[in-house]
Amino acid sequence: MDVSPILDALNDRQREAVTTSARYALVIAGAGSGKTRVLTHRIAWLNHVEKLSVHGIVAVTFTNKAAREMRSRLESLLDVSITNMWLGTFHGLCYRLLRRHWQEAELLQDFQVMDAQDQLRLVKRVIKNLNLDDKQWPPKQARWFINDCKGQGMRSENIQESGDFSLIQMKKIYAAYEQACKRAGLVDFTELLLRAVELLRDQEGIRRHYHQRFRAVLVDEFQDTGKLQYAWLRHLAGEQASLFVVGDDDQSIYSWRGACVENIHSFRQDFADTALYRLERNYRSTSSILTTANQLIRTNRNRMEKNLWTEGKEGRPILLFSASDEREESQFVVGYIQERIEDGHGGGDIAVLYRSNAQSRVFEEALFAAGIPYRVYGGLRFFERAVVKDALAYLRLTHNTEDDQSFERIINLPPRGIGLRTMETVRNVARTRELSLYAAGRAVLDEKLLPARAAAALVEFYRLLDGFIGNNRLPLQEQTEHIIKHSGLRSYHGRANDEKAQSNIENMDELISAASEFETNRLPDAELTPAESFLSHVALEAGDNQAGSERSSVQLMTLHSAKGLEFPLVFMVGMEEGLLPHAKSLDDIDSLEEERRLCYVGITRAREHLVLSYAEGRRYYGRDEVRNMVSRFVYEMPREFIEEVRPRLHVSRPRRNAPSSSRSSNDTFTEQGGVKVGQTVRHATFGEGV
DNA sequence: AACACCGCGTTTTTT
DNA sequence: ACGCGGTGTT
Repeated sequence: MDVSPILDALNDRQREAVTTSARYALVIAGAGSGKTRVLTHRIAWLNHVEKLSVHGIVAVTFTNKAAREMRSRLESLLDVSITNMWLGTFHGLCYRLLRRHWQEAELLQDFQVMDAQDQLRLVKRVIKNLNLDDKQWPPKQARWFINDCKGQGMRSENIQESGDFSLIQMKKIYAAYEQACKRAGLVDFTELLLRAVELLRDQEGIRRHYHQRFRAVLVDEFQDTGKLQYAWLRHLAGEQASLFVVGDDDQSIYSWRGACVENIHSFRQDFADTALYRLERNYRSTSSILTTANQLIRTNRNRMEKNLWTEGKEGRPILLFSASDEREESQFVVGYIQERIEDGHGGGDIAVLYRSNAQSRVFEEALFAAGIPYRVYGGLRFFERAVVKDALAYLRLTHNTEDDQSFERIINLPPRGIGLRTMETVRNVARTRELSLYAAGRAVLDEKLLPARAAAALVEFYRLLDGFIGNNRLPLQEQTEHIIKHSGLRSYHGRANDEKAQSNIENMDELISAASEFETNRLPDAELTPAESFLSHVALEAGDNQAGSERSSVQLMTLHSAKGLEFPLVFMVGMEEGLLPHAKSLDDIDSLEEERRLCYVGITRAREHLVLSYAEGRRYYGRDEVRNMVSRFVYEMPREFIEEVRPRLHVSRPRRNAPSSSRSSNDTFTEQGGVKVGQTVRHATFGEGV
């Protein structure tokens, strides 16, 4: 057997990991050390050399993007089809499991997945139905409580009823929420995981079936797993499958949403004789970038020792620009970008990274003014947009009349004369007789509980809806098109003569083509109608956030969303105390260390050149903040690799114009050249500033 | 049913 | 500052 295609492209460390004979392997893969390569080659190794069918392999990622990436790499690496391999996100695979075993999981056969927005709406409704004041019991808090409980594996019934009144209330809300989900056949994201864990835990037959099938389980981004995912992996791997997990504790930046780095540490205790591999050779960045990242992250106490190295050249120093305010900061960055582009660099090679989304605005404005195309990540994704959700609610309701959420959403959208009065009547009937809103509305009409005008409007609504239901079996694309047209959504959302209406129309058209594309590409599914699987797909994969993602656009995004990406030129802006580290993370050491990891993630995105900037004053939430201090993280970087564009601090190596200083290397913020904060200054290239 | 006004929150985000 | 959601007015 010729294994060279699998092994040739690997370095020694990677090869050791790929060919391990250990049943349990933990691969600590530093930034840019080729972790996806190791994962995919490991799968190829298992398949080619250990003769393991891909049918017996599970590979899990966190995002759909990562799963797609892995799939396409595997397709070119393997000579067998991987269509029936379990490769997907945690949520996607759990979804698959629950679909297959909906009965044992005690779900409705046509259960639907709710996204975070839907979940919040449902929580709101539940709180209203309990006659609780949503000022006193904020829905967001309740949702957090529910998700947190589920994340710990707790059902409402498992919650201790101590004397704490608010805990008792929360428990009540949680229980009512569970009830509502059950009735309507709705499942939230965390529920997918919890339900799957319970299924594997409690159903011995099913567990055994999968234990027989799966020989190897591989996990990407292991540092991002939470308690539930860990439990899921344990149940799935059982006593026979091997486990191969890859992660980097230094890139753990999601503890605030339940990720548990401790999983990396407990892995070695929970799985005996775990083989540990470290990938420390970096193929991405210049050595000045890498050394900077290394030295910064070494400040963290709670981490596994590692030291990235590269054979690459030193490269350019890291630039540090000190701006007087955020305007000047953006002007500097955009000016610099402009020069690069004039030098022939593509805008797509450039990223501007910031800590919080609010920071993007000045950069957008400056880029726009300079006529440089850019793309901002974040914001609402396609399937989360209001118009799209409206149309989907119609589609949902036509396939499941029990879906009260969707009913509420579109009963009077576009406005059709069904007011609060009517809805109160319908809701009351629904509540007292335990009916769906759809059925209750019917009953209200049959029993003539409404004044003539309201009744007429409601009759009209049912005529419309039943027409849609009658078209249930039409091709998905036609259904969608039909709904958008005849519900009146199109004319309603597109009626104004402005940009908003224009984009509404575009989004609805886009939805129609998304439906048609889904229909032609989806795998046949005996259990579900195309519409039903489309609706789940939509929740599980919320789509892109911007239509045209041009390759030549400068990329603007948060440090969080930059994880996993790389760019030749990276700007990290807003390098200030209060922003990075964020003011809300200054209190305890753990969140401060997470901020430092975030900074580390940012630095290691850069391949060739890294530019840092900060502003001494900035407008934030309408307030003028002055006297911002440069981020402590800058002081934790090696000064010999940092070059100040406009020397103000003693953080860099001496430069031509900078007066040499004999201060100690850990000295603090010092003003230079007799300039005081707030003083008007004149600069050769940047002109007047304050 | 459309529009005006008020108050609130405002770190990070995937599924 | 700013946008969103909820409430009140016309």
